[in-house]
Amino acid sequence: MTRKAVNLKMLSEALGLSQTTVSRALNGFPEVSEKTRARVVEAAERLNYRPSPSAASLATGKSRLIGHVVSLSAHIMINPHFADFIAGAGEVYSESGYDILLRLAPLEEQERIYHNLAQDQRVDGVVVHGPLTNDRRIGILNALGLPFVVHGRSDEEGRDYAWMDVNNRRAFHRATEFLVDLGHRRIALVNGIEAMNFAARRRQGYETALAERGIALDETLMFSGDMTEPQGYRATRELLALGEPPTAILVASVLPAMGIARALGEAGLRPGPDMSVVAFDDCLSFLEPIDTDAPRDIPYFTAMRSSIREAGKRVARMLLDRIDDPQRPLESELWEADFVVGQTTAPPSRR
Amino acid sequence: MTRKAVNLKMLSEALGLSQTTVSRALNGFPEVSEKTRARVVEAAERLNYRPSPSAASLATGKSRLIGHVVSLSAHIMINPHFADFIAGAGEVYSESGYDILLRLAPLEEQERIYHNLAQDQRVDGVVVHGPLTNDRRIGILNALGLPFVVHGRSDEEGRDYAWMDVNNRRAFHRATEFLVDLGHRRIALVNGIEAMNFAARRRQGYETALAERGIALDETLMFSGDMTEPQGYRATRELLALGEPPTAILVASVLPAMGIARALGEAGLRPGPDMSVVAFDDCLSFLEPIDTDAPRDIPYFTAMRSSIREAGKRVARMLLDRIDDPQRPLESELWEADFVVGQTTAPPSRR
DNA sequence: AGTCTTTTCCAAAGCGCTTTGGATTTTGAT
DNA sequence: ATCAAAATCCAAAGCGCTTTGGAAAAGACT
Repeated sequence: MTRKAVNLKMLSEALGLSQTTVSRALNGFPEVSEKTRARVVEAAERLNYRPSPSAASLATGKSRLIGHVVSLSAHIMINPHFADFIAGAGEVYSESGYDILLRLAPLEEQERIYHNLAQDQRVDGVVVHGPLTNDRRIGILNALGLPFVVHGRSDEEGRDYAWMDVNNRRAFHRATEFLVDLGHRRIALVNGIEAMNFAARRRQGYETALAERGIALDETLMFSGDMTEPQGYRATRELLALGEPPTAILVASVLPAMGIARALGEAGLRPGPDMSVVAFDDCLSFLEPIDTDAPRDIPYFTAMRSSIREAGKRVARMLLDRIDDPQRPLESELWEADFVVGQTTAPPSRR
Repeated sequence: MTRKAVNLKMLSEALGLSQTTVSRALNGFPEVSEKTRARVVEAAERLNYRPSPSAASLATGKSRLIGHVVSLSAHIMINPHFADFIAGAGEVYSESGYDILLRLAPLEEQERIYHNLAQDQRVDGVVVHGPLTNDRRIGILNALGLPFVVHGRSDEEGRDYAWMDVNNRRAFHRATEFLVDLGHRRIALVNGIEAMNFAARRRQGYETALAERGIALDETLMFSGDMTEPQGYRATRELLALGEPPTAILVASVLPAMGIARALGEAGLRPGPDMSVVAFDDCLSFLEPIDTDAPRDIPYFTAMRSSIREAGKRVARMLLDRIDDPQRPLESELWEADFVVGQTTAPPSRR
């Protein structure tokens, strides 16, 4: 019945070896014979030895913590998206013995926070969430030399940082074309906050597609804001009140899309036959059926689809790779969104 | 231009004081004069001194990290709820200089994980999420002596652990009574997973209220499962296919409630006039309008309402208090949910 | 002035790990 | 048998903080 946890000293004494040898045996250094290594590992197991993280961290400067600094309060829309991203990333971290250090802070404090996290050696790397166009955090992190990966992009080039992004421009371009091909000419856009780079790109895709088809932009059909259910609801009510309402709506998330559906329902309109709706679908978990064995329903929303959870996994892997070898060339990865046709699109209704 | 971060030794040399005095000055010990304390604080500021967390942690055994161990993958429903809870808790932690250590792990591994976190002194305390009835984690944590607070309860007494819970039983009792008073007699329940204590209590409230009004239970009207949108959708379709469908539905979250609304819409039924719906509303952020200045809409769902974000704040405060003084008597707090009447309830329609 | 407290400060010993720079033993080649 | 090389192990010096057990200086009181 040991009162205190066993430490390296106790373990090495029990084995009749030096702390050096035990430490090396456990950390897989080559200069210890397989025979002693096996002995050490067995004893460590038996005595339930676990190296102290703070001591190891003090000695090595590595914390085995990944920083995620997010502003959950300000841009509330990211909450559910963030949770799914973290669910993916966390899975990868767990497999590699890392934990998430989560810090909530408004955007304007994040630069200072990164500075402190780096100086304190509190984290081994960070993930940048929700990059703005020309996001200052990226420069700061490069200057600090703290390994990081951006979920999304911050500029056109994307050359001086590692990133993983979905081809938002193409997804919205394609969705717009799809609607135009169906015969729609008045297509509304309910977008995210366009200071965020992903939303800016989505708008570009939409605008380019319309321009290519010779359809003039109409500012009264374009909304930008936090992607909440009420955003979709309100935008739709405004759209329906227009002299000439749109016949289709492109929306940046299934969350506002649900608000759109609600507003349409109240107006006695059916999504699809009466108003086409195409949403960007991040495969949020709470909208998915649990048992994936079950016969898959025909998807409700016609959607551009890309799993944010898978994105979390990929970003986490990229970051762990960078931490293992900070000198490796900057990687980047661009995923295409699937386009799935559901029940919410149809040719424009004649009225 | 200092290359390395300044540490206590450098700071004390710069001041011509010993490390002891500097450390004590910074940590507010009484045995250092206000004059020197001021000097020290000024110099620390000027030289941008920050104590190393791992060194401090090694010396004190405190990590200033709060553990949140969750199984985001298994019970997917908790994702958005969890995000809002964390948003609240994180705010409190930030104010007190704590960070969240987030670890994703299936429920069956959590006991082992708590053991390791305690032995490693990796966290100063933990929050227990989603307690089951007779949850084994509670016994483990008590045995480990790791400070913790339970969000919810695990048994009837709730005596040997600190907890904060919503009065789920009363909320569902009241909602059921409300529907009965409106004239409903066939009331369905779309519940969460009933191994979880909160869901079990909700069912009890529902059953008791029905019993009190002399209404027999009908198992075909009761559903239990992960609280997702499709859960609500599917349950509703099953209910509508019944020989004698219910006239009202009680649902454990607005997420499945949205699925209910979708299914009703497809069937050409209006929530409210054609089918009453009462939901438990956790005030999830992405369902709320952003600018709270804006004229508040009449709430859509009739709901039992309690902010999970506020719960996060409260639980965090309770935990920090326990960490400050682990010997303090066990606290507990029971919140009553608001009952707000929205647009989704009405007397049963005659058909 | 001399004694007794208080106040103010410090040297040094941890906390538990990693890692440098040898020392010792074993192996292999001559 | 001899010597160089390879394999195996170790003592001790950090890493940067907190904290114990005093010591020195200052103030209070006869």
